[in-house]
Amino acid sequence: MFAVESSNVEKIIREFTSIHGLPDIPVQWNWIPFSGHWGLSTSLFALAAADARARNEKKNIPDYAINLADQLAKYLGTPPGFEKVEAVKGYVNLYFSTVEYAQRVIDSVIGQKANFGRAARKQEQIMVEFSQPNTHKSFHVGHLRSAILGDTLSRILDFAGYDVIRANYPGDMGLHVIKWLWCYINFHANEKPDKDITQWMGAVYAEASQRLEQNPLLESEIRALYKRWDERDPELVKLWEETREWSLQGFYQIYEALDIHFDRYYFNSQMEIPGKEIVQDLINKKIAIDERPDGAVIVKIDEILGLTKEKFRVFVALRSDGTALYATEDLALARQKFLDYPDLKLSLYIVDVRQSLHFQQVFKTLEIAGYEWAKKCEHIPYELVNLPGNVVMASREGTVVLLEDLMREATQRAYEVVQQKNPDLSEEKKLATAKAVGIGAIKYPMQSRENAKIVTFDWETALDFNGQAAPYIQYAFVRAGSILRKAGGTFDQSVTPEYEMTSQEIELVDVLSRFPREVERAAAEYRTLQIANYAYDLARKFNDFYTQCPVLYVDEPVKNARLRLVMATRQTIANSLTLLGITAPEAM
RNA sequence: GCCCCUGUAGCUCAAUGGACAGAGCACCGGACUUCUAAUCCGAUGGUUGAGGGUUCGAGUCCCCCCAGGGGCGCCA
Repeated sequence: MFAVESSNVEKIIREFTSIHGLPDIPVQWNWIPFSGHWGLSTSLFALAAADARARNEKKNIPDYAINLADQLAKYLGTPPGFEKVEAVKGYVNLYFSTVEYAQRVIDSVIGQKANFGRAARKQEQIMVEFSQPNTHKSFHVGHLRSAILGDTLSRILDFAGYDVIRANYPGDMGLHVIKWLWCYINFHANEKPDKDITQWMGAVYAEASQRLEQNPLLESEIRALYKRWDERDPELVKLWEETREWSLQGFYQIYEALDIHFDRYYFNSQMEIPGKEIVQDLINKKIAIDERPDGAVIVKIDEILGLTKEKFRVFVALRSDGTALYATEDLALARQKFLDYPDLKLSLYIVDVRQSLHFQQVFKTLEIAGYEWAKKCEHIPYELVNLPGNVVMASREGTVVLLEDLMREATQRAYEVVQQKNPDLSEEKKLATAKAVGIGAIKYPMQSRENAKIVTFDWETALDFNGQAAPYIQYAFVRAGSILRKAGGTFDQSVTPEYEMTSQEIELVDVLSRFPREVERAAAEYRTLQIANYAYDLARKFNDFYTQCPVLYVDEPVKNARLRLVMATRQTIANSLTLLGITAPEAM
C-alpha cells in the first residue's frame, strides 16, 4: 500500500550507498515493531556486514550499523510522505505523515468496499481438491478440517487473483462401501430412515466393521461381493446407486450449512476403469511390474530412479485380484483434472498428512510415465483432529464426534446467549445470529492453527465463545455497525483528520493498511492462519479504539473522521470474515 | 531400519533470520447511568526440549541427541 513511498526511499538509500562506496544490497522493509508507531523500518546490519566483508576488514558490526543508521537518517532528511526519520540501534525508522496516510488508507477501504485487499486477476487457474468424504460412512468433526481448509484456501486464492476450481472427490466405492452393502443386504434390507440419514449410514458401517471383526471368516463374503461389483452385477449396482445418493444428499446439506460450495465433483467410482487403463499402460511401458496372480501390480520407484536410500519405496498400483485401489484411481483422477482443465497452473490436494507418501508415489509414478503436468500436482498436508488423549476419530471404532451434533450444540449455545443479550431481536434474527456465531465458532479453530499441528477436539473449548475466537471478531463488526447505525447517514465525503490522532486510531489504521499484504502472503504460503490471526488482530485493535475513543459523543471534525474510520474497519473485518467463510451478523 | 511432523508461559497456540518472544484460556484484582460488558484494564507467568554450528544477529537455518506423534507391498 506504500509501494511508491518505499521505492522512493530505496532510491535515496542507493544514492547514499553509492556515495559512500557501500555494497548495493536490496532493502528489506518491516513495520516498526512497537505499538503506537506507524511507519516503515529497515535495518543496517546486513549492509554493515556486507561492507566489512567486501573490504575484508574486521569490524564491530553492530557499532558500524549504528553508525551507518545515523548517517543514513541524516542523509534521508524527511522524505515526502514522512513526518519523521529516526536512527535507533542500527535501524532506520521512517514515520508516516499520519494525517495524510490515515486519510489515504481510509479512503482506499471505503472506495473499494468488498474489494479492498483483492488483487488483480492473474489469469491463472488453480484447482483445489478438498473434502473427499466417504459415502456410506458418517461425517464427523475429523472430516471438517479438509473441508474448511480447502474452502478457506479457495477463498483466499480467489481473492489473491487466481481462478479457483473447487473440486470434491467423494469416496463412493472401495472396501468400506462393499462392507456397508454387505451389512445392508444381510441385516438391513429395504430399510431407510427418513431423518438423520448420514448418521444412520455411519451406524450401519460401524456395525459392518464390528461383525467382520468378530468373525474374520466373513471376509470371503466381502471378497465375493467385491467381485460382483467388479463384474457390475446390475442388482448390486442399483443398490449402490441408491444408497450412495442417500449419503450424497446428506453431504450436500452439510456443505450448505457450512456455506461451502464446489464447482466440480469427481467420484472415485468413475476412476476405476481409467485407472486400470493407466496401470496397464504402466505395465506395457515396463514401469510397473505385474506380479499377478501371486502378487500385485507394483512400481519400484526408488529402483527406477536409481536411488540408494529408500524414499518413494514400492507403489502398489493394483490389487492382485485385479480390483482397483485408491492408488489406481488417483492415477486416473490426476490425469482427468488436466484433461478437463488443460491450463491448470497447479492442482492442489488438501488431504491429511498420513497420505503424504501415497501422493509422492502417485505424482512421481505419473512423472516417470511422462506426464508433464505431474509436476503441477501438489499435496497440501494437514494434521488430524483428535480427541483428548490423542485418540484418533475413527468411524469403525465409534470414536467420533458427529458434525451434526457439533453444529446443533454450537448453534444452540449461541442462541441461548443471543436470547440473553438481545431478547428484543426478532426470532428470525436470533436464529440467523445463532447460526452465524455457531458455525463461525466451529470454523475458526481449524483456520487459526498451523496445518502441521494436531487439533484436539473437546466440547468445552469448541463451545467457548470467549477470547480468540470467531465471535470476538463478529462482535467487533457488530459494534462498528451499531455506531454507524446510530450516527445515521453515509459519510461518503473524504475528510482529512485535522486533529491529533490518538495511538488507538493510528494503530487501527496501521492494521487496516496491512490487509492486502496479508492476503498476498496467505495465498503464497497456503496459510489460512494468516487471515485468521489478522482478523483477530484487527478486531482487537478496534476494541481498543472502541473503549478509548468516543465517536458519537465528540465534536466535529473528530466525529466525522472517526465515523469514517469505523466504516473502514467494519468493511475490512467483513472482508476478512468473508475470506474465512464466516458470516458477519448485524446484531449479537 | 528408513522417512516426515511436532516440542515456546500451568494449558492451547502466535512470532517475513532483526529491536523488548506475544495472544487466548485458567487464576487473582478491577471497570457497565456513557457508541452492545460475547467487551475492556491491571497483576502473575519464559534457560523457546538439550548441546554444538552458520550468521553482524537464531524460537526461526544446518548437524547431533532426547521426547511425543505419524508413514513405510495389495486400508483409505
